[in-house]
Amino acid sequence: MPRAPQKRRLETRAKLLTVAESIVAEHGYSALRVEDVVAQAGVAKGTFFAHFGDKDGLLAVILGARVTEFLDAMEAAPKPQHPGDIATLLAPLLDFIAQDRVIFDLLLRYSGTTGTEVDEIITQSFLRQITMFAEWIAGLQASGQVRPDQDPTLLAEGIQAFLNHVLAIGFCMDHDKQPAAEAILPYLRIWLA
Amino acid sequence: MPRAPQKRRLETRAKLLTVAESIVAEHGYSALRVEDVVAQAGVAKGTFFAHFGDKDGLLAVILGARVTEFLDAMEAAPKPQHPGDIATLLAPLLDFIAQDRVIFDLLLRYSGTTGTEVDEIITQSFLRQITMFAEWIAGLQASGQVRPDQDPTLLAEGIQAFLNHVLAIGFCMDHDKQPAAEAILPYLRIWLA
DNA sequence: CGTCAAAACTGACCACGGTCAACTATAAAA
DNA sequence: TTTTATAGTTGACCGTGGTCAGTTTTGACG
Repeated sequence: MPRAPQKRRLETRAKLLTVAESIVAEHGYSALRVEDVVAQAGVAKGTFFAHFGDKDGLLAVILGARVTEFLDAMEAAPKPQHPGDIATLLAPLLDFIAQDRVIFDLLLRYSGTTGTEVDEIITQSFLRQITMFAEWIAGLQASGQVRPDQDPTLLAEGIQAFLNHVLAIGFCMDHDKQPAAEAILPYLRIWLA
Repeated sequence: MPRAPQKRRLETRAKLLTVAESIVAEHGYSALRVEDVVAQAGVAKGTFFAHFGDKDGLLAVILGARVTEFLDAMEAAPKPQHPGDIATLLAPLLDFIAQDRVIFDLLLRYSGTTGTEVDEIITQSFLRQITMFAEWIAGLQASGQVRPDQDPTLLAEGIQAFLNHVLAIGFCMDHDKQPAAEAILPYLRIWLA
């Protein structure tokens, strides 16, 4: 059975996270360098990897926290009354992911892992998101706004697919300034019929 | 106006491509190292980047050729008579992409670029694929197998979304041995109603 | 031919993520 | 307090993708 972590470890971890988040806040996710983090935190490089496994491990912790905030907000907001409301509810999260390709890449990569260790956070977020979608859909089915002949969870996973699709398209055509929340609308309309 | 490339350049390019393809054939895409390629081809590292821009540039050329072969086969095959036939037609391409994450990542990254230079090949492939899907769908609409109330191109792009979705899921849960061509079926059924 | 500008190539060098054997701090047991 | 096992940390080192100022090769033109 693993022992509880010592104070020292928690302090080091907190220092690394604080530094990393300040770098991200100032220069963005794609400017994050492990060497900068350890230099500013005053620890050795090896310590970083002992804590987070790899660079993505740190990113997963930071992104997981942000994504959780968005999900909290979505859960607190009023439930959608029409399929179009789903896009509106998703807009803040989509804007966040669309801001930087590294966010999208990492979320996509860890989106379905059989979660262990650090990336568990991302996996949990995705499960939670699917569950939330499914509940929304069940509600819309009950009020006759969405086709009632299909499993809400399957429909929810379809929304996830469209979501990733419009985000990927958005990154490719960088001149296409149409926000992802708008681009997803035609798909939602057909999908939820 | 740019001059025509010299013989020497074409030979060097061919040498690099031959070596790269033999490495891929023997050890797989994720084992491809630029340093191995240039060493076996007998050229300097800088030459590689002068030809392909970056490692992904080479991969795009190789993958583009393979994907084009799959598309040729799909175009030559009999048109789908039912929505389910689409999955069957897609199966070889899906199996190819699913064999290695680097293939999927690169295709996704370049899938919608406003193609210039090397990665044009990938972009062209995607446009061609969407067009092919749209034609299939138009045929199925004519024979009453698919909902006729929606634009075939939009429906085609939706299929693209599901395709990437099941591939991504497949990479995450590596124990889930369900082939992508099967996983996409429930989505197709709903989407094409 | 010889000349010369553009094309092609070179390899030392850099950036950055990641590894690991060795060292130090911690706290429980003796 | 001393001992000892383990948690935590260190930094030199590596692998690999990518850069670029300098060198060689090519082919057009006088």
